[in-house]
Amino acid sequence: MVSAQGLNERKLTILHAIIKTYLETGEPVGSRTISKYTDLNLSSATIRNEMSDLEELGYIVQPHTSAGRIPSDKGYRLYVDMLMEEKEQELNEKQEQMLEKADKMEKLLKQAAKVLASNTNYATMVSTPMNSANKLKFIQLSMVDEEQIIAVIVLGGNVIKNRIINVDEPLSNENLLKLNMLLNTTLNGMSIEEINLGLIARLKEQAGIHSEVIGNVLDAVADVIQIDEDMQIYTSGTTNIFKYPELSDKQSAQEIISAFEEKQQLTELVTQTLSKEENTGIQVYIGDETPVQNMKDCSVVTATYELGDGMKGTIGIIGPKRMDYEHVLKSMKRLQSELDQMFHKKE
Amino acid sequence: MVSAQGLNERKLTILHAIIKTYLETGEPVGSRTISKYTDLNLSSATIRNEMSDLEELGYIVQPHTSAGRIPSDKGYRLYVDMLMEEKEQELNEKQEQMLEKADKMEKLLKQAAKVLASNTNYATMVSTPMNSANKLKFIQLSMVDEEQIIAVIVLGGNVIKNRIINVDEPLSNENLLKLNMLLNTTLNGMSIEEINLGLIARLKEQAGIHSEVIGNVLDAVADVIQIDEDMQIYTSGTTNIFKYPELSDKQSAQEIISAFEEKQQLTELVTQTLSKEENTGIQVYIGDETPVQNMKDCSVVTATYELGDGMKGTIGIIGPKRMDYEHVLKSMKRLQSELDQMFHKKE
DNA sequence: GTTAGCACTCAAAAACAAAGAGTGCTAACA
DNA sequence: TGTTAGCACTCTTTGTTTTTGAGTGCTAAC
Repeated sequence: MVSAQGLNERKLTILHAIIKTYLETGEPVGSRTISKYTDLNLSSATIRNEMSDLEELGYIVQPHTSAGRIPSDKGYRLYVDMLMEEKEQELNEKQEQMLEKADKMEKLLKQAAKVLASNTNYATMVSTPMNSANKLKFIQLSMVDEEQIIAVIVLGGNVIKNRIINVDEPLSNENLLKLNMLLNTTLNGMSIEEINLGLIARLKEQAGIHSEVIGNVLDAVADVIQIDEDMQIYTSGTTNIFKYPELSDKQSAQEIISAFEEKQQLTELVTQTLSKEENTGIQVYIGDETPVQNMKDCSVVTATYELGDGMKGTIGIIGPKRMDYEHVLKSMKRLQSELDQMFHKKE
Repeated sequence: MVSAQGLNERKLTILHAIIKTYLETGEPVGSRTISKYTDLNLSSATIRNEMSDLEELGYIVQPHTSAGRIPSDKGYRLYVDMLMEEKEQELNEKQEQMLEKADKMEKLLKQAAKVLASNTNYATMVSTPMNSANKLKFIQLSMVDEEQIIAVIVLGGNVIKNRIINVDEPLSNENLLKLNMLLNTTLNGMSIEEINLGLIARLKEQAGIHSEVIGNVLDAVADVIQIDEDMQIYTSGTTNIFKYPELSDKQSAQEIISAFEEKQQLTELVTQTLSKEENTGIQVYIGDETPVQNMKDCSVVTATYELGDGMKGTIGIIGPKRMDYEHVLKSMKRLQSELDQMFHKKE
């Protein structure tokens, strides 16, 4: 958590006012605006001095001399962590859309993405639930014929997966045995997300001389285990990003949209989210903090929902850094609980 | 097929030259360019006269006075139908990507979309194969309780689908019987694509007084029958449209991209394509001809591939009207045959 | 029927001129 | 010492005018 070093009460108030104004208007905000907006009763000149300090401390930046200030990533971070007061759920629900029952989970999740997008005006994604806490129980490789190996993989809930692997030259029984040993001793009991590229590289190394053949085998195994094997990701409101000028120049739009199309990048986001479990299950990535490089000019808010049995899925909202965090977090929480209710009512 | 009314040899040559040049450059083409480009040995003044005629005939248009001419939709149509000579498959394959084998059809199709997009630089889509020739065999509605009807629908290959339908007031047995009769006599033996909105409207009308309740039932039935029930559509290269200035203004880009995200619109494209079977199975929609309203500024090229058993899928390319039709058709045909090979080798 | 020539049109680019928002700094003030 | 009024300065934004150049349509001559 970021501490507010060098920031006294007044500076905090001013920073807060700057960010809040900027979130609303999207325009750089100047000293005079703040002077009027806050009840500090300070002249614009004084505000200017404070702003100068805030800039030096890195919380705000100036697009160019003679423009107002806008929050930096650091500023946003402080805002999200400390300044923002989450709106008390307003009672007049301003008729936001709610989830409707659906017969199939697939439909429900698609709808969830849609509803969230239309309520927030940002781009959204929802992943199907995966058993991410699942442990690997057992791996067995066997030669089918001269050129094919079959890998049988058993996961925690006795979910069985298998996969044919082509090899150039047959493995000797001995090597196969060794390999089975190695895989089982190293990987057994590990959860899926613990098996990452680093570990795989190490395994390959240990596999020694046959690492070339063995490399293929491991790749295939890793591929099968990969969380994205069965996971679907539904997106909605991608084109909402065109509503925000800072994201809708060709370059950015292209990057963001292709991230949405190539689901692989979103998969990365999902795995990250699932692995870093926080108390509330909601995470905010601002700018460069994001796991998805293509979204480095955005803010990304993710949350997990649960199905019981350790089955977990991810919801995500992607928008400009100046997104309405309060509203987004509220919507997120509501969807989370709606989904919860749906799934638990069902059973 | 459009006939070339009022077009003599020379006009055709000039029109051909204009279109070809425009496809390459994307800029309005002027008389002087044509005068030099063709071997007609005519002065620009003469060309100007001919162009004036061509404009009057509707084959080309002027963005504004004192600009060159660009092809109209009618012009493109003529070009695609008559003028274009399909490049003989060049032997030096200019190393375009090929399909690789894949274990699952899903992967193969995703890859197909990707390869096509990267070979053509347009946006692409591939649908999973559907048994579109399938006939409806039987429909049975029964009351489950006061508020719910279950609809059991049997398709050709004895594929059974069912669906719960909520109604406000219970239907009498008599009405239910009538309705069952009506549905079966009208719909039986029809292929899925024959059941369109028009037919459904007519059915509702025939259902008479109860058409309100009955409307719901029919909607639900139609929904179940809808081809898109199980169909998946994979897209790729959506962001390629940013490469073409005429499509990459916010407005157009947004429309096109949301059509790609809301798969429903693409589904419409697929059903259209499957229903209008041409000899080669390749269709070109130019501008307003497209079944998808959002793509009215694009050209859309679709093709079908077969799996045997009447299972058919659709491939589509979406790009600017000035797309390289020759290349696109070539790529399309190649992919078609590659897919054919894949699927038939497999079995 | 073809073409040279020329006046005319219009979009796009370039150049220029305010206008306005906002800053930093200085000097005065409480 | 902190606050503020005042002012010169900086840059973007916006609008205006000018210039340029591609391309046309028309006329008159070949």
